[in-house]
Amino acid sequence: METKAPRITDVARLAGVSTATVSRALSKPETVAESTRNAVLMAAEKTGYRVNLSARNLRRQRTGAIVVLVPNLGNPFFSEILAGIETALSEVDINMLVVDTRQAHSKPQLVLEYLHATRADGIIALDGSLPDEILAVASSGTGAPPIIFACEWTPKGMFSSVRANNTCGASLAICHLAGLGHRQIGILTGPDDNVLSHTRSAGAKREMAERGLELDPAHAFSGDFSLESGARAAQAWLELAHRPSALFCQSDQMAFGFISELARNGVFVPDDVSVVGFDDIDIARRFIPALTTVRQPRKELGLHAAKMLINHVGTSTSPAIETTILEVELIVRGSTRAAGD
Amino acid sequence: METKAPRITDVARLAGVSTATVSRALSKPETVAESTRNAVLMAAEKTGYRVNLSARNLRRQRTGAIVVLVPNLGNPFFSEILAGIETALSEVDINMLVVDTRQAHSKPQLVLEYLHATRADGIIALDGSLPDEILAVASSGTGAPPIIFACEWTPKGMFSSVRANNTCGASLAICHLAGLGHRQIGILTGPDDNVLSHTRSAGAKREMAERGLELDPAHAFSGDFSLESGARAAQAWLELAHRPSALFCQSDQMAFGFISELARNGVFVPDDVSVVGFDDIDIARRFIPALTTVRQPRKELGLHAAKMLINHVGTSTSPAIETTILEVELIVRGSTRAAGD
DNA sequence: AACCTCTATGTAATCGATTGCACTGCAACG
DNA sequence: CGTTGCAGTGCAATCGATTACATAGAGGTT
Repeated sequence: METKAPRITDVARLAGVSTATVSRALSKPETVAESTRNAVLMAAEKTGYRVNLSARNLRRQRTGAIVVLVPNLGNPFFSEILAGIETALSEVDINMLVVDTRQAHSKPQLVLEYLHATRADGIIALDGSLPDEILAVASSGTGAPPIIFACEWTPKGMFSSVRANNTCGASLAICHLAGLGHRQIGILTGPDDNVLSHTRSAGAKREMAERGLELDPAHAFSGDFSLESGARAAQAWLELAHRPSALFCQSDQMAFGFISELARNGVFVPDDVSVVGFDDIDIARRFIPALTTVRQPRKELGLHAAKMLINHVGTSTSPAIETTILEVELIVRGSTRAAGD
Repeated sequence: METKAPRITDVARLAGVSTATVSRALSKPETVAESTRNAVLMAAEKTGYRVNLSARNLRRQRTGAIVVLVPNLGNPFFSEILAGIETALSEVDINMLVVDTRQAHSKPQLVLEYLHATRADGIIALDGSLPDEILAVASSGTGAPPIIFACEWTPKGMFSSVRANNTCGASLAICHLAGLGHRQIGILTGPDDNVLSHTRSAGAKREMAERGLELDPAHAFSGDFSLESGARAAQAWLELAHRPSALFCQSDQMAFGFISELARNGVFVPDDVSVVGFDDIDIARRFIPALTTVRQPRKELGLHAAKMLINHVGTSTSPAIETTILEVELIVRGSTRAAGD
């Protein structure tokens, strides 16, 4: 029953031409005569021919796939980025391999597997905190496929990247709060070793400094971008003798955790505290209160990264390092209000 | 500078053996003498050899990858399932290709590309509403790789699947509300053509019937699992002359949209209405109010589907159709309370 | 008519690893 | 001592498509 999949020779025989012609008719149609081309297409149709990608890739010395390194697949923040990447890739017939890097630090070997040209034609890393040994291989240029960082990046600046304007986003958040009259503004940061944390903190502090505000060390909370770390910050916040009137959370998820935990303890946003988030994930506009936040163009980040990578893959010479920064936007909603009643 | 990637012959030469031996030493270590094996391993190490997957796959007649068809990558509900799949696959060295099927209905050709053995060794479909022409190809058994539905499934029952006990979940939701004294219970369903919608509706209705409750057609709202469709349902709900005191939402996202839009109009959950969701996505426990919902074991769904698929891939004979149903759990939180004050 | 150009096609090498089959040599057995 | 068995290894075919190079033939030029 199970008949063998048709090969290119089957099509060639049926069309009465050589395999070379079939191959050309399918991948470089303009190089064969129209009549021949039609015959080939009909034969391909009739046999139900599909090119064997392993064979093609072997011959063409490529894999037809790029891998995306995701820090945590369970985090909804990344899904839109993936969607953007997928959109760009599907146009050029490249597959998207998704790999979760949660284990990268404990088992770098596992991720290293992907850093070889035999695995993927390119890499998009959404994770800026890859272990050094992985980065070393990636930048060595020996057999490692081109790599582009999206969203996060490495401080060393050895790789191309696409990012949102995090500094500006942090400024916008502080501007907004300061504009509402808040003078005691707290910050809830991401992981200490994360480049986004640093950039956003620096942006926020600079903006505060320019306005003559100061960040009280007691008002700097440290989280890890997750819901629960936001809730933990809320507990710390509740214990403060002297509470700030506003908080800049470096991710929406932390903002939700924070607001939620406060509410559980009878403290409400925005009446008692104003909160600004970062990312503008889908639920932000439907949270209660709707979250004022800095929107990152997530889909565009993915699209752009994929397009850059596609260009890199095309050129054999290792291309210059380029950095693209996409603009962010402050979305004012219900979680912030004027200070002091 | 750019030296060629080492091939198996390079390793063979360095180790002083044939390529056959190298190949065996690496993939079936027990078949070569220990001394030879060590020599090969050292040579492989020294040359930095990586097997060329295209070549291996061509020869072995497989692709080393499975594709996951996701209805909507932007929806956070799917991310944990993907994480589960990835976990299972990484153990057996199979890659995960992720494809968004949002365009499947307009361009089935695009998805059909993946339904050939040359693309993937197997398929996990998270989308139960694939176009018929795709299902036809998938079930034809001719050259199409094995396919397993996870979470959603096709009513025709021609494919293996892993699902949550949706009927039971709906029952639990209704039980809970009825137990709190609610007699007028509304339902917000998913898309009309979706198997989850039907199953959950049927389960809910059966449970209501057993308790002598009836579903007023005016209290049946129809959505599409998204936040915004929940908000639209809220608007419809607000216009009702006679409002039910509780609502069973077939997804958490819809519940959030519903609750949020009500709040915007001065109607509050759970004081004015009780709401039960379905899925228990991460944010559910941090929403305000925290959402009472039916938990689906999302990660396990993914894990299980991947394991089933791995088994199917192993056996050449097309295996029997099997259905695994994972149990759900009602998580009672703050969005429900006793009826009538 | 001789020569050149250019298009369309075919021939066959090639990509790199796997594996069926054949072979070698050593150990065990009668 | 002659067989037999078996573990270990090598030889070479094979997976299926691509493409450099060769070639045939049409059409144009002098």
